[in-house]
Amino acid sequence: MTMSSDRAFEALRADILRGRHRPGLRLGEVGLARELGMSRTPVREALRRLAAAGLVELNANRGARVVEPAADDLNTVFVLRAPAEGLAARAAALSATDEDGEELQRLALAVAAAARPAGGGPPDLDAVYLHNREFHDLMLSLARSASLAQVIAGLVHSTVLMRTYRAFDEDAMHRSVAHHLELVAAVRAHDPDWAESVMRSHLFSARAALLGGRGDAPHAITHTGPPAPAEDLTEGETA
Amino acid sequence: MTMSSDRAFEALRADILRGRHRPGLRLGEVGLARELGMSRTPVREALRRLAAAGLVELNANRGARVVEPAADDLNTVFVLRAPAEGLAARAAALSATDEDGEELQRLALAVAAAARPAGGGPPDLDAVYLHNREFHDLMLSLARSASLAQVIAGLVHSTVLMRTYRAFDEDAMHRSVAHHLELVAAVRAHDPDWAESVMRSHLFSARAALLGGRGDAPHAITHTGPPAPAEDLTEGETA
DNA sequence: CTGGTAAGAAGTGCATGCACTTCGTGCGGA
DNA sequence: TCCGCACGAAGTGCATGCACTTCTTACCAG
Repeated sequence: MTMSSDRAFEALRADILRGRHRPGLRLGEVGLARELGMSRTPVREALRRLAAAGLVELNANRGARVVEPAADDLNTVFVLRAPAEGLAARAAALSATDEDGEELQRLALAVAAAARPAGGGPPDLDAVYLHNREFHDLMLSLARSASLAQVIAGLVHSTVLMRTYRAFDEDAMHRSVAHHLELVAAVRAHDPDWAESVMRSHLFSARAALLGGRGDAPHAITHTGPPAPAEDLTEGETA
Repeated sequence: MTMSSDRAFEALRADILRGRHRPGLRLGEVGLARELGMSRTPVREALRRLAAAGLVELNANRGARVVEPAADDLNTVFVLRAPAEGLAARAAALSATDEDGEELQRLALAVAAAARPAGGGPPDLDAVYLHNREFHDLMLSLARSASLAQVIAGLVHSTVLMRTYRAFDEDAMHRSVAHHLELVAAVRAHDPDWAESVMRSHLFSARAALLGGRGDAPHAITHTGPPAPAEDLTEGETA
């Protein structure tokens, strides 16, 4: 049913975003084809698409490498994400149905539950990232704008590529959860100004946590290790 | 020297952006391959890249069509371009050398000359668009940011795709020329705040001219016809 | 021992062939 | 006359083969 080319694209994208394929790694067509159980042709097409998406770098006759994102700084990405996702939130508030609002709330509550488990243990960071991404994806799809989706997808790629997911201290985490819930309220109230404003706060808060965040601060919630990226961060492209 | 795949990509992109391939048009691999004098393989790869760039739409077993951009509104694009290109201007002001400044000025003067020819005749709109694009491309390349380039490229695509280049009245045209010259001054002064501010004004002015512009206003400078898009608008991708 | 070079290996770029899906067309039945 | 269906054409998806480029390595000159 699904095409080999799409399978290759998804698999490679997931591996790159998860960090299994580190920046600078050489991606040979023959090896990938053998690994994925298909011929070189669909692998080639997937690599071209990844190159257009900015995830790999292509040199003629010299193959593909995972892109080295160090040149870009996180601040740039967040400066661009604020108006983009703010606009998405605005559009979502205007177009969301009641069912959409309920679905959004479900995802926001899932993030909250993962951030503060019932047992009182440590947050399940993988679940937080997963549901956070689902939340933002739904928000974006509610905006129903192709160029908005295109732009935001690229920016999120960048955010994930330079995996600065070192630390999200408790305060930032709870602010994030509160923002999600407030966004749901704004969308359900069909208030675009409110929604946009909260979304911008949400992103600036995240930027502060990631940029200013001294990862070794007390109470810092860190990943198991620096090279361990967020799991399951690759679902729902909402193309 | 140049690869067939790249030639196909460039040719198709140019044809789409120029409007030779109108939205909704079916792009068959065999026809394009014959037309371009190559086999289907590089054409297929070019189509995948165009799909990733958001210029064509791909359906499994059903071929490629030029994307229908009507869903997105121009306002969205400009709201996103303002911070993005503003940031690019800011970075350019910080990193530009004296030679860069001179090159920028050369392009700005070229736009000015095309907008107000020496003989006093009507503006050479094709030259205006070409040099305008060169100016913005150079600005972007001076910012040296991959994600910035990625985002702006997508937004410019959208702007051109929905070809609202109907009218740019005299006032707007001269404002645009003045903005370019002021941008050069800001960059040469290495003043990021100034550069960003002027760039934002530049874009908002353009938005007003395009959105609010009643194309049938007196003194309006229109293209020869509605389906005639800007020529030579496709150079210098600054990938 | 070091630097340059040429032959081989490895890998990419493109063309071509085949299987399968989709669409158009004509036929038969109600 | 109109609807359903099957058959054929056209086109896409993928595999494979060949030419050419790039990288590696072993060899020889100095």
